[in-house]
Amino acid sequence: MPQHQPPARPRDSEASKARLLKAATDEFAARGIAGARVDRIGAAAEVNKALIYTYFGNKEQLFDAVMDAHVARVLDEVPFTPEDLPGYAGRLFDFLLANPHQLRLATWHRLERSGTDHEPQGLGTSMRQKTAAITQAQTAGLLTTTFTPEDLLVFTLALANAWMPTSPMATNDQAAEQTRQHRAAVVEAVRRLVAGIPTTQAS
Amino acid sequence: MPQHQPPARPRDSEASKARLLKAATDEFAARGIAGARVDRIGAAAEVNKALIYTYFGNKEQLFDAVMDAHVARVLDEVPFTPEDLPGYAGRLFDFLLANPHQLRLATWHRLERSGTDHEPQGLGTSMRQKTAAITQAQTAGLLTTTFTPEDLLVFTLALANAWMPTSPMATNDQAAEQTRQHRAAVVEAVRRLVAGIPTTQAS
DNA sequence: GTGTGTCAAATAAACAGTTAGTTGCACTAC
DNA sequence: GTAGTGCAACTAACTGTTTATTTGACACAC
Repeated sequence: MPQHQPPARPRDSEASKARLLKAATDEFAARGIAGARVDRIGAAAEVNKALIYTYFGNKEQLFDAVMDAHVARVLDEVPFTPEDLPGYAGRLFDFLLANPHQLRLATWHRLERSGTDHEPQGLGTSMRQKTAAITQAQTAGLLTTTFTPEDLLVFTLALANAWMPTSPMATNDQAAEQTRQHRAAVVEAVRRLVAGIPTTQAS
Repeated sequence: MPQHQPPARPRDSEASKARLLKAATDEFAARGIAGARVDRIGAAAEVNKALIYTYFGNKEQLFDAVMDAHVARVLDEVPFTPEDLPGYAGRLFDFLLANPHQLRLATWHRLERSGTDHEPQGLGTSMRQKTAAITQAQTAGLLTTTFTPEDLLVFTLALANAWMPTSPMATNDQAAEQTRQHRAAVVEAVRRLVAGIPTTQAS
């Protein structure tokens, strides 16, 4: 006859799901899908392992849920401005710096989950919207036509990521100053990418 | 009483090591350290699993050996030209395209092995040499001083990677044409980064 | 025979996923 | 109010499999 602990917490499936997502985010960001341990996620969330399967299905689907949430957050919190790509790069830089899990999760996804059918919700749509917006800005003469919209988007994202640490950094004054300089360099780099619309080169 | 096969292959530990490295490269590139299976590597190399431990120690050390070999290959095959960073980016692009495992291996390393003490042999030295060479080119007036040497190196590498597929691509004519255009865009992007020294262009 | 390369088999731990059952709680009937 | 009911939230223990790593014996070259 199994003994049960008195429940310290009131029953609340939504709160449990939220705690699971948080714990899963940490675990997946640190170790990826193959390296993540379902037991550890359950323990960290203080939730019984079996609930992971009732709420999310399996390990992969839990990862997908984590990805969906995080993709939604970037898209929501970093507004896209096709006529100001340097500014966009700067804001993306800031966001990734403030949310160190994001880049690692995205990278794990590329390595472990690309080639499967599942793509984070809203990502494809958002990419299409962004390239369309760039095309429009180019047509309006607000943006260089030296590059295709896809090139501009891909390069801007690449440059915003370029200086991002994959493992968490120290947070002293010297590091903060370095970070500020890296940010400035990224913005300047994108400025140079998009520079030279008006007169110098005719299209 | 164990049955033994007649030895189909002559004994050659060097050849076995080489086959193991090849098989390990494929396995690690596809699945990373946590996802890799020692059994699969042994089977693919047609080498008994136990030899992996004799020759390389354990799974992680085998991965490190794979990384060392691949880092050495990039450094060897892609000459660095600080006064012609666009050309370097182009050559790196070509190399990564011809060696699709490289980028994935490097990415797995960043995710799963950074923060440990092991760094691929020669990588730190090579980075230091490259930034020093950039500094020299800047002092000689051959290269923009808008960016620090570190910025220039990091951005060039980021742009060369930007269009690289993480999963293997189809190889039809249309894709080849797209690849050519991507390469040109990458080179042009780096050109814009380094542009704007006093005279128009030095040869 | 000695040493080195090779192998099948063994081992012990770790793993994702399941099951059968318990508990808290809102609601209803009285 | 309180006894009864249904159900969702939760749990401990377990299952069968997979895993990295080790072992001890075999075979061939010298």
